[in-house]
Amino acid sequence: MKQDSTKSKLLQAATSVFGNQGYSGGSVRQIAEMANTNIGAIKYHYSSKEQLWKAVVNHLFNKLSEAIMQDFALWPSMSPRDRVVNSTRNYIYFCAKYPELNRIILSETIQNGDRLHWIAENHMRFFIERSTAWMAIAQENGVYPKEISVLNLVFVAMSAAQNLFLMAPFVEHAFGIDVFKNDQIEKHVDAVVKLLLNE
Amino acid sequence: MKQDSTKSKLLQAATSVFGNQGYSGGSVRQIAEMANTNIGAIKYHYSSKEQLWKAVVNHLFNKLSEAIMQDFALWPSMSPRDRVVNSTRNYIYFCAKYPELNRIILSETIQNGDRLHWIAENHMRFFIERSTAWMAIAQENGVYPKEISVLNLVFVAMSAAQNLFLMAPFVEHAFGIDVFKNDQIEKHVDAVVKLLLNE
DNA sequence: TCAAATTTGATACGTATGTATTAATCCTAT
DNA sequence: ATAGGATTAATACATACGTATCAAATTTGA
Repeated sequence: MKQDSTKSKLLQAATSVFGNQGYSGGSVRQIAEMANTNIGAIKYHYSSKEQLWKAVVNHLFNKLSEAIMQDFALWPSMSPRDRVVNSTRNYIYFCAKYPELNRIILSETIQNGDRLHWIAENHMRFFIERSTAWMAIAQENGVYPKEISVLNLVFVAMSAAQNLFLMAPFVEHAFGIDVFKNDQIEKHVDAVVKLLLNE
Repeated sequence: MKQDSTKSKLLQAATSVFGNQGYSGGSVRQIAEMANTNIGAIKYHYSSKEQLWKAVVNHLFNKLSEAIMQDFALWPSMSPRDRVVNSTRNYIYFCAKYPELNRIILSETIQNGDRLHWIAENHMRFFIERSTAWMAIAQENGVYPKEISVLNLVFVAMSAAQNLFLMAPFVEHAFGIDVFKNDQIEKHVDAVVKLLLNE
């Protein structure tokens, strides 16, 4: 799919609209307008609003997968602790680069309908299970305290990493800080690593 | 306002609907139906959808204030660290008891429109500023590492506390765990305290 | 008891939405 | 050049929404 094809422009616009307004909050007319095209093109390329939404989610999860796996080849040469630090860092970079994914997930989680079930079955379950497995290994190697259940560990760590970017509009509004700027991202990485791994 | 008055039943129903579907996702017809009454009653008591929504938010923030201030009288007799533990615990209890507030805040944060500005100006700014001040004191007393900026500290801590309950529908769906049960809440409190305060 | 406040039920209006269809036009690769 | 895919533009339809109005019925409190 070429970068500037109508189909890809629609995907980009839909990512922005669904990410900023949720599924029900965004309209196909709005998406078509943002992509400088028309509703007919959506019907032609994606057939329905729901299919377009699924294409957006699939695309974002592919990007997440790439981001997480980015340094996988280097893992054998890393300590258990460095693996956690590395994947935490890469995950935070991803959250900053594609905040739409977590916004979409959270929108659907709050509404708790068929679309959440679709995300859970097709994408999230896999990621959570893999994260849980990795966390458990790190925990066995003394990176995290052993008394905490792995599930709590995963959710606390993921939340700590994500939420600053989810709350970006508020932070900007209340403190005038743009959390997507590189130095702010680095500060956040340092904070999370230090707090969760008492480095 | 009596517990079972139409006005209070509307507020309850609206809390549930707005908490589970967001502002645009919820309809006044749905709220009226859930409260076993009709649209006319909404018009009569709250005049508009937006006013009803504001009443819900005001009510939830009042409950938050009560929860946070609950043990305030005991603070002078507590160590800086115990103050943090106590307020963290009370905050987590609140998040579990009224998950609708954080859902509403997050919905509006994602959409980043006039309603977010209203929440920020009328409620959140105050809470964040107070939390920041308390965090700074705790940090000066060695409860938290001093290298981290207070803003990052506040957001990481708040996120770690909230998110498990925001993700409740997913956790239930993926792991069959009800995070609102008392033992799960306690496990979460322990996890957050241990991870953030390396107790 | 009686007036005021509250509640019900119905109707209506304008607007926005997702979906669908169709015909014409443009682009591209064979 | 030509066929098939891609794109545009316009129109249409049923549905749901927030808001508004109004009359009647019911409840409440002095």
